[in-house]
Amino acid sequence: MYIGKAARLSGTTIKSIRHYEEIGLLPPPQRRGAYRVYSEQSVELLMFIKCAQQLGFKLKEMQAILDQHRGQTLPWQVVGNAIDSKKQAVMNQIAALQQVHAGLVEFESRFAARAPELDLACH
Amino acid sequence: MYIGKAARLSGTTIKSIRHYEEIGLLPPPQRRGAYRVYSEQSVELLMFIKCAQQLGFKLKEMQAILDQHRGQTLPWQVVGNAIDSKKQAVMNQIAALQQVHAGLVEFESRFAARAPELDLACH
DNA sequence: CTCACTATGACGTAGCGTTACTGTAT
DNA sequence: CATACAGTAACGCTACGTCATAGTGA
Repeated sequence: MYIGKAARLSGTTIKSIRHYEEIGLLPPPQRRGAYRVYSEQSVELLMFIKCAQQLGFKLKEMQAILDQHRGQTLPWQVVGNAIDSKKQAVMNQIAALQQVHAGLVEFESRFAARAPELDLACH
Repeated sequence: MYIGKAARLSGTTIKSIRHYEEIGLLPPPQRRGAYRVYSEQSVELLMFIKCAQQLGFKLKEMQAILDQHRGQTLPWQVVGNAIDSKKQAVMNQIAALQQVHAGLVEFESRFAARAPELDLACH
């Protein structure tokens, strides 16, 4: 199939696919004439990438993991470790955002009190 | 004072200050010779920018707000509205991250079960 | 003159979206 | 031939960090 169908089936975009290839995350596919040709395996890989991405993995992280295990079956432990550290990172982000929210609430109440001189220290 | 001191006092960086000037967020300061000269007012504005930024405001958002009230005193209500919508946005981000975390947990358990064919649908 | 400080300019980052223009399969 | 689809190239976005090179103030 051509790139358009692969994009539709995988739920990504044409531009994304070409971008993955550009940065070396996706191996360059065969060509029929000038057109890139993809298999259903390619579509599965694209879905995998998309999935991991939604879970917070960056393309470079995937690249690093995949580069170390080109061709081989991906060891479950590697994936497990990656997920574990990602969970930690996400929890940290949540905590940070909760602090931001608290900051907003306090900032608002300070404004509501019409502080004559705005305290710009922001703690 | 010169840019270095302004950066230290405001807790920002030299590069940030010049960047703010470049994009028109910060008015171009006076010069003593070739060097930018800042006042303590400038430092306060810088601290305000930094503060708002930590609360999730983008530079463009600040620019839009400040452009509408150049020279005048910033109406409290404008600030209050901005903060309100930002609070909503932050809460949405938190919710999204919590879903991501749940996704990671489920993904991991699926791996732990060593699913023979990885379900790449990711729902 | 020295030496710390500053100025300008340009490239790098993440992950594509969005033109813009051209080529190809059917 | 028409036309939908694909190709490459290059800039846009966010907020600066990081050189590289050169000029300036005290």
